[in-house]
Amino acid sequence: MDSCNKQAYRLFFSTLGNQSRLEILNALRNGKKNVTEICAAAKLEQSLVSHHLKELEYHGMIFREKNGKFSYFQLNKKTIQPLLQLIEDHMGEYCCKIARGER
Amino acid sequence: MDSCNKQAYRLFFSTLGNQSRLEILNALRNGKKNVTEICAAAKLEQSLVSHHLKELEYHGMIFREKNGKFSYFQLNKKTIQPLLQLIEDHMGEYCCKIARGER
DNA sequence: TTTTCATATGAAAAATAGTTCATCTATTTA
DNA sequence: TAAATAGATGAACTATTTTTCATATGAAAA
Repeated sequence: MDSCNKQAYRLFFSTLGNQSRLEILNALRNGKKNVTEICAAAKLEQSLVSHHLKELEYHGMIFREKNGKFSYFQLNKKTIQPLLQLIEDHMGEYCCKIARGER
Repeated sequence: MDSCNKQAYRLFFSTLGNQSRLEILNALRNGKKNVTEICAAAKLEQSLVSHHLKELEYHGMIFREKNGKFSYFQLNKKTIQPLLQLIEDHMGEYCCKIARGER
């Protein structure tokens, strides 16, 4: 973690540290979806979803593919999948109480 | 990523999505340190560091070990090291421009 | 047994991030 | 070509986080 990368680390993590963005990533687990489909799956409003999609794309978490009036998005599986696995393992050991909101 | 874990994911990521906390983790890369040593290494004020250490500990990122009037902290290497490697790889491909702050 | 050092803590202030709203553009359909 | 649909965007508003400040606690040293 050299100093010139600290900003990028911070951005990487804080991009993922948001409930709405996680819902969106979750909605994309089983493949490509357009904005309307993501809204429905994630139960989030269109404008909000568009803002977040832009952010997720900028940070390389998802890829965009335009098709006529539709924008299709898909997960960057190479990063996201092992990441989620890693967190899963971490949580198994340290975060049970956290998931339940205990202190 | 089942729904009952979403909150825990969010907390995991947002814990790491903060510059000061990353500085602290960075300061712990080469082994155990007490609060004063962390402050010096990370160039952060004591009170701020204490607040963040509490947060990092609660989320299982670091471990605390009290010794007299000193509190020693060390990285949870099992989680943090592979995590940083994973991000490193991700950034190599997608985030060069991000690290430089471009849009 | 007072003083000093190390750390913790709560509350206020400051900074940052997230959401909503109104509106705009582009594409497709009637 | 007018209306409808899909999505994007900027600005205002709201909420959350981070930092600071003043002070408390507890251990060790003088």
